Amino acid sequence: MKEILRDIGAIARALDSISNIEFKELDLTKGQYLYVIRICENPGIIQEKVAELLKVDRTTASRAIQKLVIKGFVDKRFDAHNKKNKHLFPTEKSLALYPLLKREGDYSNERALDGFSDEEIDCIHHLLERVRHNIEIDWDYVKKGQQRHY
Amino acid sequence: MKEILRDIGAIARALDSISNIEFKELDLTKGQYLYVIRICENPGIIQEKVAELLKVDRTTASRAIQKLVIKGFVDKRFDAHNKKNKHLFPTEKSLALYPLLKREGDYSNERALDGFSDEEIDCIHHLLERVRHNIEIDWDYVKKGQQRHY
DNA sequence: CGTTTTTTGTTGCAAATACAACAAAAATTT
DNA sequence: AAATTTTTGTTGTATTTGCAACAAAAAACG
Repeated sequence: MKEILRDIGAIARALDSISNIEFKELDLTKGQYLYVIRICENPGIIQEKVAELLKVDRTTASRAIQKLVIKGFVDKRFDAHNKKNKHLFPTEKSLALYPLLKREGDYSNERALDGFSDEEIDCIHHLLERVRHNIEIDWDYVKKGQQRHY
Repeated sequence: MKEILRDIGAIARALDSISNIEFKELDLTKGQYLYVIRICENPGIIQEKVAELLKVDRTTASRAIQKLVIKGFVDKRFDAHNKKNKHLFPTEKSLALYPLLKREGDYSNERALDGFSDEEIDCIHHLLERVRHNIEIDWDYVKKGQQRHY
């Protein structure tokens, strides 16, 4: 059987490692850049959805965002009509940072796809979307405490 | 530009999360399954190479393997001709566990590729290998303290 | 309308992760 | 052969990560 998961894991760890090193000087510690980018691109989003986008635990997102609020990267606003949801907004500080974060991500993407034709880029893009969708199903299932049978 | 890194990150986190939950009952804490599998498949490998395969920091691998030795999953043997290298071997305990770990990985792979034709599987496999190779270059570069320009 | 379930969020732990800084052996260069 | 660089490995310290366990609001259900 053709194995793709190990490559995906290694690629993801390598890229995360690179970004963490590069963003250290921006006062963003491990993983925080992920949240800043998502909140900049989805102002008003709630924590639960951020965790779902990133596929991290709800508690991890909770604490990461707490830190970002303290550091002044994120604003947490309460909904007038809903006492439970807390909407997240980027501050001026993150908005100013966003272009740099985006450029780094784009650069990594270009580097990752170095030597790929337009057709190949299209192809891997679509295939990965399908993998993501497939895996989301199992993630939701296992995260809810269900057992997979293998 | 077509963005593939976010999907790769999300897929990797989701899969890692699933495996960690499923392997908890085997007394393997977060991430340890990765090391056990690699050492079972590459008996005699040294730590530095494990870190390189997985794309984790050398210090992370060092401590993870320390724990695995204490727990009886890994044997560390010294080389008679080389005082620096420490060769890693699976114990009976890990070898007994290996088939289960492998089966889980294979199952996740199947789930990830659900609905894919043989051609599509081949395609994503080759394209990911190329991405991995591309990213390895930058990983080595940045990990050695060099600056990327973006 | 009242009860049950789901959603959203937080803390208490326990543990992994990784940058700095260091050390020593091995390999390379001069 | 001696000096330098690279490889391999470890600890100190700071931080993230996430399962349990909990809470409260909101939504679904009878």
